[in-house]
Amino acid sequence: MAVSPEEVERRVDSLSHALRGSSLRLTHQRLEVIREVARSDEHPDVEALYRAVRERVPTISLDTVYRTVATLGDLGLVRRVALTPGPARYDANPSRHHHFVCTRCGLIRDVDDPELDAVRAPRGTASLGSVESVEVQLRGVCTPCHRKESDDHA
Amino acid sequence: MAVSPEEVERRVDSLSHALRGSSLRLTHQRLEVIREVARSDEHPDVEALYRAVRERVPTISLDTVYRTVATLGDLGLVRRVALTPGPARYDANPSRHHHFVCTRCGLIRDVDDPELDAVRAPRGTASLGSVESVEVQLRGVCTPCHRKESDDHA
DNA sequence: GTTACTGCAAACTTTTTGCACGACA
DNA sequence: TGTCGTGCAAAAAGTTTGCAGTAAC
Repeated sequence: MAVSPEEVERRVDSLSHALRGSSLRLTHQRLEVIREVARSDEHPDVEALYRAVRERVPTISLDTVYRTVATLGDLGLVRRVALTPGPARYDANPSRHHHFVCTRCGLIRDVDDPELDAVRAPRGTASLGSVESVEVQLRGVCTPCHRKESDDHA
Repeated sequence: MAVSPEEVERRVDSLSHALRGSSLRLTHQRLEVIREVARSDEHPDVEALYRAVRERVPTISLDTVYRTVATLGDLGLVRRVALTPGPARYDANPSRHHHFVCTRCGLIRDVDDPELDAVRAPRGTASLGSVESVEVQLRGVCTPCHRKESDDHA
């Protein structure tokens, strides 16, 4: 259940190198946040990372942890599990369906598709708990955002 | 793209009846929030619902909208699209994987499965935008929460 | 030596809560 | 009529930002 030491090392290396590659500084604080996020498979929130890192770097501040995960997220090195930042959004469509989410603007569109509906929980997940619903999330960049980006680069 | 009038009516009926069925009161405010959430397929946030409902019920308060969607959510009538309430959570697992999410306690566990990895975006989604990743989310109740609930009922 | 990063504090956004009044069943 | 729901206001929770000092390269 825990991430193996080798895998942790691999992740720390990979994250560190990616930072350097983007000519960002690998500070003491960033390194320890990276260690912590690499070591955990419990999808920690910022507060949990902060508590853990503070044992080794007692002077680190909560906002540095926020800034570090935001930086790692921008580089695509870590991922927010809950999709959209900002306010919670609601869906009253009672039929089974899936979602396309734009990672740029947060647009969410329903996706109806029989093949996606056919996806079932693997047997192995029964040990985690009882699965009550299966939803496929497609992440990408929506057409309007694409257009906007090519305009910006023009 | 808009929800058809018949479908809206069906949803409003269904939501209203479910409320009554739980011996909750169908107030003017609740009915209008229900109308609004049923009418939209844009996954509105609470603020957007508030703005829309206020055109018809100018005296409604933001917290009533919050309480109404929370009530509808508890009854399973509407769904938060972003999974977990509370703080954003991060994942440093770089390999393709999926998630099991407990709707009771918010536990998130990685799920590795080749069959889920094989799920592809349907062709039709190309019109929405470019799909960069496909993730399956399994929602349910984790084993510890199950145990806790049977204990509570004992 | 520069420039980017940090810590602090304050602000901002999103959501929740306590209380007294008003409205539904 | 009794109870549940509402509006108001304040607070809590989560996150972001400006600034001056500090540390990485």
